[in-house]
Amino acid sequence: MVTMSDVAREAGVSVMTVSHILNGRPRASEATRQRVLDVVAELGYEINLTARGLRSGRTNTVALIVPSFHDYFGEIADRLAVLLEASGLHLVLERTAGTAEHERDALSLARLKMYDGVLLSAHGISREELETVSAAVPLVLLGERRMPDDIDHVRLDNVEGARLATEHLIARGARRIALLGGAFETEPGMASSRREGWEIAHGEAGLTHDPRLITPVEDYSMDCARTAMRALLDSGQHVDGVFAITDVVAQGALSALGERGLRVPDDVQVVGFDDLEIDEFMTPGLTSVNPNHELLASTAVRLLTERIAGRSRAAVHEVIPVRLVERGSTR
Amino acid sequence: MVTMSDVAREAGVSVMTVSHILNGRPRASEATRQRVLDVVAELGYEINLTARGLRSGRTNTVALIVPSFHDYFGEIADRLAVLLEASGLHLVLERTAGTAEHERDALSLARLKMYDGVLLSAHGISREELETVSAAVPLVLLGERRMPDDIDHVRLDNVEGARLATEHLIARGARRIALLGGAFETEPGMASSRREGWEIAHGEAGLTHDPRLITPVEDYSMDCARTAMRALLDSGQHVDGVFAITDVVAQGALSALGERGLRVPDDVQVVGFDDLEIDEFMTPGLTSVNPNHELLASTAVRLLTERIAGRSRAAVHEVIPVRLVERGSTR
DNA sequence: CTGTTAGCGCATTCAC
DNA sequence: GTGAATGCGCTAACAG
Repeated sequence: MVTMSDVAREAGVSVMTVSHILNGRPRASEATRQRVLDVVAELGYEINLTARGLRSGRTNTVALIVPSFHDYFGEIADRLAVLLEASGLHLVLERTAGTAEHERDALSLARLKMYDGVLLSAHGISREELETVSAAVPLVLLGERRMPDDIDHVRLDNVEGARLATEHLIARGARRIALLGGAFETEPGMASSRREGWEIAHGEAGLTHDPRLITPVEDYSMDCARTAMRALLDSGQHVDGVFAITDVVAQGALSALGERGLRVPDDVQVVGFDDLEIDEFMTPGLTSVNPNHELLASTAVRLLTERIAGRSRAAVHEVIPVRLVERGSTR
Repeated sequence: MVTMSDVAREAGVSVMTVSHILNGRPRASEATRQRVLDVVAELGYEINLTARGLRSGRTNTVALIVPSFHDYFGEIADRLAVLLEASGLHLVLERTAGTAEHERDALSLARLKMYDGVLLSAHGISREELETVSAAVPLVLLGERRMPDDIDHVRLDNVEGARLATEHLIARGARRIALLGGAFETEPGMASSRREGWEIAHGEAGLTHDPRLITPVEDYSMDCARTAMRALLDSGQHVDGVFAITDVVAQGALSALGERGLRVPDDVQVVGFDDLEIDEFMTPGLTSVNPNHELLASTAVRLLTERIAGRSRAAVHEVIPVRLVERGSTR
C-alpha cells in the first residue's frame, strides 16, 4: 500500500506538504504542487480516509438510516445524496430492521459516530435512545412519530394531506369513505394524523364520520391491506370511497376491489398517499397526495448541515406542505 | 469523549485488557471481565470504529454500490444485509449515479478502501476501472454487462428467462409478440440476452420472429416505455403479445394499452421480468419472470466472503436460474 | 490471564 | 511556503 510518506519521499518534500496540497490548502508553490500531483498519479496514491477520519475527527459522510431499503425512502435518498454532495458530504444508507435482535446494533453509537451526521427515520427506537444518539452525533429525524422536542425533526403535513384527500372524495360524491390503514390510537403518528384529517374533512362538509369505516392494516404492506379491504367489504358495510393511508395500501385495496368486481371510480373511488411514480401509470391512475419529497429533502439537509457546522440553536420541527394530485381513481 | 484508556484507568487494568474483553477474546478472568464491562456501562464508553479500522485494517463493512437508490436493488439489499450479518459484516448502500460528473468520485478507490468488500452493480464504469477496483478491494459484480473474466460475477439467466416468457406467450396463442425494451446491439448485456431468449422461443416453436417488433426503450423507465409502446401501436404493427424487458417497462406498456382501449389479456397478453411485489396486486396480475433474488444474494455473499477471507481461486461467473410466474395478464 | 511496545496513516500545531 | 514533532484511539505481536 502506497502511503503519503511514499509520495513525500518520491517528490522530495515532507509529508505535510503532500497533505497540504492534497487538501487544497493554498500555501504551496505551483512547482511543488505539480510535482507532488505527478508523483501521486505515478504511484497511484489514494488517501486513506480511515486515517484522515481518525486524525481529523470528520468523515465527510452522512448516514440515512431507514427501517428497510425497499420502501419509499429510495426516492428521498436520491434527492438527499445530490443535495449533500453540494456541501461536500457523502451519503450512505443504513438499515435498522430485518433481524429484530440487531436493531439496536445497527443503531449502535459506535457506528453512528463514524458519520458526521445522521438522518434517521425512527420507528421502533425509544425516546431515551433518540436522546442518546442526538447527544453523540448531529441528528435530524424524518418521520411522523411523536419526537422529543429538543431534536430537529422534519415531517409531512399529514393532517392536511388526509384532509385534502377526504375533501376531494366528498366533493366527488363519496359519502361512505373507508379509512384504510387508519388507527384508533391517539399517540400522534402518521396513522392518527391522517385519521384526524379524514375526520376534519367530514366535519367541514357537515358530515359525520363512521368509525366502523376505520380499517386498521397490520403493517402497511399490499398483502395486509388487501386482506383488510376484503374483510371490510365482507362486513357488509356500504363503501363508496377509500382513503388509503399510503399508496402501497391503496394497491392492496384496488386488488381487493378488483376481486369483488367493484369498478373504480364508478362504484368506489380511491385516493392514496405518497404519489409514487406508478400512480400515473395505473389504469385508472391513482389520485394521491404528493408528499413533496423535494422540500422534505432540502429541509432535512439544511438542518443537518447547520448542526454539523456546530451552529447552536433551538431544535426545529418543520412541517412540509403537501398537495393533492387528481387522477382517474376519483371522478 | 471517553476512550479505552479512560475505561482501563477506571477499571484498574491495562488498555489491552479492555481491548481483549471488548473483542470477546477468551482470555480474561470473569471477575476482570465483569469489572471492565461495568466501567464501560458506567462511563458510556463506545469503541471508536475509525481507530479500530485504522489499526486493524478491517472495517467489517461491505458496500453495495448501485446506480440509484430507488430502483429494484432495495429488495436485494435487504436480503444481502441479512446474509452478511451472519458473517459479522455490516452492509451500507452507496450510489454512483445522479450527478454524472461525480460518478468517478463515488467509486473513488479511497472510499472503496474503507470497506472490507464491495458488491457493485456496474453500469457506466469502464473495464479498466473495474480492474483497478478489483485490485484494491474484494469485489463481486452484479449485473448483466459483459465483465472482465478475472472478476467474480453473479447474473441472472436472462436468456432462459426471456425464452420462458416468450414460450409462454406463444403457448397461450400470441403470434405477434413485441419485445419492449429490446435492443439490436450485440454486446452481451441484459437487453441483448433477453432478445436472444425471445428469438430462441420463436425458433423452438417453428415461428419466425419479426424484427419490427423489437422496440427499444430509452431508459427502462415507465415513462419511456409508455412512449415506446404508444409509438409501436401507432405504427400499425399488429401486436397480440408483449414481452417487456422489465416489470417497470411492462407498467408503461400496460398504461399505453389502457389508453388505446386494448384489453389485457384478451386483446394483448403481457409478460414482464422481475416479479415485483406489485405484480400480484395488479388487475389483472402481471405474469413475470421471477429473478430469484434469494439465490442471487446468497451467491454474491458467498463469493464475497470467500474473497474477503483471502481464499485465492479463479474468478467465478455464476448464472442464477429463473422461473416464470403466471398471472392474469396472460391467458 | 494480563501488560508492554510499537505503530496504523494522517493532520494539527507551531516553528522557521 | 515548508516541515518536525506529536498523537488521534486502537490493536498485532509478543512477553511475562
